[in-house]
Amino acid sequence: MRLTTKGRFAVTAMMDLALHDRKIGDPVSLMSICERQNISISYMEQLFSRLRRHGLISSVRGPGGGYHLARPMPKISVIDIIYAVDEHLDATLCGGGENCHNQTRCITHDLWYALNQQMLNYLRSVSLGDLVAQYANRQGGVLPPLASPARRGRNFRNAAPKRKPEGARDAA
Amino acid sequence: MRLTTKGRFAVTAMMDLALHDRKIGDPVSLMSICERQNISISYMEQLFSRLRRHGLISSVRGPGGGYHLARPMPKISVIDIIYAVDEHLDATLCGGGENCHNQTRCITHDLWYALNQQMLNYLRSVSLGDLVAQYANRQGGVLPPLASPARRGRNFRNAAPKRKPEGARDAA
DNA sequence: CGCAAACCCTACTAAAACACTATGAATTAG
DNA sequence: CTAATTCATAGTGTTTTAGTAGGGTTTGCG
Repeated sequence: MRLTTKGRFAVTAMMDLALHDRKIGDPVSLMSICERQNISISYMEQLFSRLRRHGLISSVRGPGGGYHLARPMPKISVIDIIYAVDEHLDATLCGGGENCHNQTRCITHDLWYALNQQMLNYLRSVSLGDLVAQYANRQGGVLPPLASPARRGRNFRNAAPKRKPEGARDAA
Repeated sequence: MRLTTKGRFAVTAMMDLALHDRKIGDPVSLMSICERQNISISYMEQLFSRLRRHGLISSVRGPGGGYHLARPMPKISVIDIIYAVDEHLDATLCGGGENCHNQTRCITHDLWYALNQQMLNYLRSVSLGDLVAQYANRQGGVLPPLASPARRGRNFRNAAPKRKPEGARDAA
C-alpha cells in the first residue's frame, strides 16, 4: 500500500486544517499548520498542491489567504487524502494487471488483492469527520482555540523543523 | 506496513514449498522453487535464511538437500512469513513509541495504529494451509505433480531470471 | 502605487531502501 | 573426491523518499 510520511503528513495536516477551518472567509494559512504540526512548509506546499488539485481543499491567495476544506469533513475520507498525495496505491501487487507470474496471475495474487481491499475499505470507511470527532472526544470535547491571524516576521520559509529521523520513516 | 517484493516472494516461495513438500525425507531444493516461480536463487537464499532462522522451515544440507516446512501448514500464517523477511512492520507509524509529535502522540496516531491492526489481523488470519487450499480449489482439486529430484548441470547460480520491472515494484 | 503575505510551481539533491549480484565457505550424498 | 546443495556476507545499480532551493503569481493594505 505504500504508506509513507507523505500520506501521514497529509492526513495530519488535513486534520489540523479541519480543526481550524471553522469560520468561512477565514482561511487557514499553511504556515500556521506547519508550525503547529512541525512540518517543513516547502514540503507541505507540494502536498497541499496535490490536495487542491484533487479537490479536497480550496485556496485563497494573497495576504491573509490560506486554505479551506472544499467539502464537509464527513465527505472526505482518509483514502481520498492518501490517494491525492501518493497516487499509485495500486490495487494489487501486480500493478493492477494479472501478469505477476509470467503472463498469468501469480499463485498469491488473490491474497494480495484481498489484503489491499481490506486496507482500502478501512481507509475509505474513516472520514476526516471521524478523526476530528475522535480527537475532540479524547480532548474532552474541547477544540483548540482559534488563533488570531498573527503577523509574523519575514522569511518564513526555512523557519521549519529539521526534523530528525526520530524513529520511523515509513510504516503501517 | 511495507509490503515489498520481498514479502511477496517469500509467501510465493513458501506456497511453492508447501505444494511440493509432501514426502518426508524428500526436501525441496531452492533451485526447483526458484525455477518454478521464476525468482533469483541468490536473492531467495537470503529470504530462506531468514525464514529458517524464524523457525518456519528446516533445511537439509548436501546433495539432494533442500527445505521442509517446519510446521504444518495451518500453523504458519502469512504474517509469520512477512515478518520473518521484512521484520520491522512496526505496529504504529511512530515506530511503536508514541513520540510522533514532539514527545507526544500525534493526532493521527490512533488512525495508523488501527489501520495496522486491521492489516495484521487479516494477515494473521490467513494461513499457508488456507492459501494452498484456495489454490487447489482453483485448480480443480489437482495438486501439481511431484517432480523427480533431477540432477541439473553445474553453475546453477545465475541461471535465474533477469526479471524486468514488469509493472509494480512494491505495493499493497 | 508598492510592499509583503501568502499561495503556486519546478527543479534539484542527499540519503535511504530495494532488489538484487557476487563470492566464497560449509556440509554431505554418491 | 566431487559436486550439489545450503549458508553467509559484502557489494552495487536503481528507485524512492523526503525534503531544499529558488523562483513566480496573486492580492490585501497602507
